[in-house]
Amino acid sequence: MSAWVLHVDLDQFIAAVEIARRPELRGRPVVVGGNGDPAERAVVATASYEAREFGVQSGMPLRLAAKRCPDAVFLATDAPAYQEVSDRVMARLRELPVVVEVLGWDEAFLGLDTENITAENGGTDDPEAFAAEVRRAVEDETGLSCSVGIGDNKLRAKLATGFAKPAGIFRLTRENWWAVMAELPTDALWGIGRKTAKKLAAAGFTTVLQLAGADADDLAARFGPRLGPWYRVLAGGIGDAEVTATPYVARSRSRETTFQQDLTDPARIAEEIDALAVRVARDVVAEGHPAARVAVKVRFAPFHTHTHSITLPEPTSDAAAIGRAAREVLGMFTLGRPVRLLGVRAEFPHPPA
DNA sequence: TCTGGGGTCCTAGGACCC
DNA sequence: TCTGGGGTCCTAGGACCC
Repeated sequence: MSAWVLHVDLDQFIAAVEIARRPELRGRPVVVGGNGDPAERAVVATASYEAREFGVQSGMPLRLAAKRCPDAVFLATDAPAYQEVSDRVMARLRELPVVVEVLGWDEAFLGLDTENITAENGGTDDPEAFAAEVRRAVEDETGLSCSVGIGDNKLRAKLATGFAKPAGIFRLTRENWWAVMAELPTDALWGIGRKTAKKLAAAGFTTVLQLAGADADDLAARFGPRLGPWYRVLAGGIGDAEVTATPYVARSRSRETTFQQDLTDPARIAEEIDALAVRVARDVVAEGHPAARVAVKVRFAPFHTHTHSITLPEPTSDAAAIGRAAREVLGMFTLGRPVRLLGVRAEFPHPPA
């Protein structure tokens, strides 16, 4: 258990990587997503702060982003480039006297034991000073700006980063939890989204403080035996403080595609499933253990999504077997409506075989 | 808001078994 | 079979996160 948990989050990461390699874009509204064509079926991966001023947000259809900010520069997403920069950031963080738990391309938790941090290894027992050092290290290595949240557990560190952004440092602990969080809506919490916040509000819990005072049994009855009580715990700012460098083991691997034009031809649909299955099979082999289930996702126009799946007779990494299974699952659907998305997913057995 | 892609975890109902 | 109570597995869907 660490004395402090830090959460590092790169500012407007994807847009920042693009701006770093095209300095002429600095200061301009930049929107990254899809193939960079705002007319296509795709959404915003990241918008620069300048674009956000126009109301452009992650997850928004590119078409809508173009309507809100016609002067924005639209760029295609380039995952390998972001992965490469992310790897450099994480490597630099690992040089610091901390445990690093990677959360995604642009985020990590750092477990900080103040007793390990001394003037000799460049640290200090002052978490703000250490956070400033983290920011400098990332900037020196990559030229990118990040924000750092300081907490006494992961939940508080993660939420603290939201208050630190952009390019700042913020501390959120048991000491200031209520002062900062009490009156905020429940979806300010990490794990409560729009839908749950709405249901909670309907049950009379609008703010974090109200949710923290809810009855656990009442929440369990309304939201399920685990989720219900967990919401109350979240609202108290309680959470895990264990930062681990253990590489995570994937539970599933999937590939999916949204088609620019809906598919109607069954032969074409089957071909696309085959192609997705081949890609998934490659990922399964790379993962190093066999898949136990295969699922197929079909999104019909306008936007109705269904999945079917089967448990394989025995776990396998064989591309042909995964392909046959995907075809079999595809056969469980009633097609005949236009298809806008197809997906194939392989799931690994619970303790990997 | 004509709404990507890659993931995780939870829930609930039914099957099946003792 | 006017038929309980449980455990576990399978499956589909939902919510959330980045």
